[in-house]
Amino acid sequence: MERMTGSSETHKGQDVQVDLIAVLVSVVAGAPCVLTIRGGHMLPSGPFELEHRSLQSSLRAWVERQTGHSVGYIEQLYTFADRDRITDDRARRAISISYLGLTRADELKAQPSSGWGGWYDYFPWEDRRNGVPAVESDIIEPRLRGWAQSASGTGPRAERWQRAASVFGFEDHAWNEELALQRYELLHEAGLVQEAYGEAPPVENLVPGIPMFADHRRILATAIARLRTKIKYRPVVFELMPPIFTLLQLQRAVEALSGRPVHKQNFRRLIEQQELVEETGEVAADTGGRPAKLFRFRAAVHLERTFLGTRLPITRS
Amino acid sequence: MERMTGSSETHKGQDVQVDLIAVLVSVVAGAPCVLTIRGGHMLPSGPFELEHRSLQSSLRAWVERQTGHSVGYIEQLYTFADRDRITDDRARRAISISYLGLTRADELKAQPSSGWGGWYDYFPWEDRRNGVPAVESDIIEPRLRGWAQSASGTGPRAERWQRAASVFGFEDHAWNEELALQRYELLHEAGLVQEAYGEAPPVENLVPGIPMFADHRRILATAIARLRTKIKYRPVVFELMPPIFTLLQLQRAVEALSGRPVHKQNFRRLIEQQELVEETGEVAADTGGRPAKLFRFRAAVHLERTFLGTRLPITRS
DNA sequence: ATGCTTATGCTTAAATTGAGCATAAATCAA
DNA sequence: TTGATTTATGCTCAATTTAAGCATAAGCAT
Repeated sequence: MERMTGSSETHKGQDVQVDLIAVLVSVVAGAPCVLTIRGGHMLPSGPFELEHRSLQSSLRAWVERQTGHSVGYIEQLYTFADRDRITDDRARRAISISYLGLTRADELKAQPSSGWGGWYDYFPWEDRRNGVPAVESDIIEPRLRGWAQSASGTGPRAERWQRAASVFGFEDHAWNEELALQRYELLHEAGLVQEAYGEAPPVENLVPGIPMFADHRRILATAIARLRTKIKYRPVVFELMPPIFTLLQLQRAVEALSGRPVHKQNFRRLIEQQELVEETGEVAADTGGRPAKLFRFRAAVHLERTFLGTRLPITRS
Repeated sequence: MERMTGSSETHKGQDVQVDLIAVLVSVVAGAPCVLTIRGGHMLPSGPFELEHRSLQSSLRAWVERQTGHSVGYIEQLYTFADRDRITDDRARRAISISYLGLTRADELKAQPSSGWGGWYDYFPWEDRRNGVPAVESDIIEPRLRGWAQSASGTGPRAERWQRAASVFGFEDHAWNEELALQRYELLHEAGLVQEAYGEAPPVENLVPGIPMFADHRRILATAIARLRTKIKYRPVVFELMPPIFTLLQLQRAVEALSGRPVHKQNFRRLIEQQELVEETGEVAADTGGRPAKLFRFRAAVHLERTFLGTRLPITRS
């Protein structure tokens, strides 16, 4: 197999548009948020600036210019180049490179026509902090059951229902918060979100949740899933926290992102044994009950931590 | 924040070259391999074909045309667009989208000038199946110590050594096979791999391991790390196995990828309790000892499995 | 003081994981 | 044929990790 240049002409430059799409996440008052434009229906995006050294630096510069502050953590999500991808001028082929960025909410200088949208306004079924939300049992489950039933043939029917049960945790399946993308994709496939339709979306029979432009809600789901995975083996939550915080505040941020309730005592044990934080010596007075010790992120941890994270029966020695 | 089009002209098409780079992995006779060209010094790559519906399908078509067989599993790795990225004609800016693909070795029709390169020929230090390889204690550790020492200032010296110890598992740090990329990057930064140099690389003082063109070895390290992570929570190994296999063969494949020895009895317990496989009823005669039962991958598992994988103190109920 | 709220230390039970013993069932060398 | 060797497989055990919850501490409001 030689270098796979079909013919040398195809290797010439192509008239493509390269866009960056940012999923900028922060936690505002215990609610996980994403930066949006156009009334909450679009993710901010912009052209890739060739003068920059790298994609990362281009994105960083652009975000900093717009938000007035630096982004703590940036991670590439996915590159899309589908032919049917909707571009602004709908003429040219577009390549979109999406990024996840974490920032502290208080540090954002608000810009006109942009704002923080709550994750769970877009994905109400993803918030299980207070148990299974009504939308799931009342709407999603019956609709998905109907969708499964509407398949032709016993096999396909069972397969659809099996898939739904598996990603939404119906029947004896466990809920897995990391499957946010799969859940959105399933709802899309089942025609239960507005983005599944073109010109005239049905007003009825859709599942609650704010729709977004093109595939932006799908990209947001990707970001949520990625962050929910990441948070478990890398101390990224700290990028969303103020410099000084209580353990409960930290817990609330984790719960906000993961969409699940956390056992307070065990959470604190985990955090402490990982030595991620250190006491400042001060206490927070305004907690409503006994004052909580204040903590800060340990500086040493910032330099790349090595983590555990094996699920293989590894030989010890 | 409006849609971030600096000016409308920058939004016009740009003369960029979009390439796909494939890391095609298989396991040949217990050895994890990657498909290479140019005598093992390059990863196969080719231009993105605009006529395809998506990046994924473009890559799939191209790989199938070249290898004569389908790729079981494809996953996007990373998109590079650094200015200093070396392109074939070195004139134009290139965007490279790299992919990881898994395939069964026996199904590849060999092509001229291409072949399977063993992972560990490129990364000898990543193979710990038989304990810590000599190259680590004899060469890597002393060289990294030297590199750390050569920093100016006590702080930077300690920091460098700390980083080295952490990713390579020196001193009381545990070896983490998922840090393959970080290890390669550290060696690069320390000037211990040929790719760290331009025209005249030093012949001496490099760490063993075959160098590759441009950043291809870095991309390969990314793929290895990704696969080592993935294998723990998604049953991707099966894409590399023949339809029928023994548990030891499966174990050997996992060991090959993870670079670590696995406890046989516990491995079998894990596999069985996850219900990933089912007995065929047959036994393999040629195992050299007692015949082993033959297994196949359970079909039901192919449809998206939901997994466990939490490391948060989740509330049960 | 009394009761409410949040914080924090500590115990217990269950589940998971790393190791290894013991036996089974084949091949091979004498 | 026999015993050594090799791989397969069932099962136990102990250490560790994880989920839950009890109990006490220390603020505030009344």
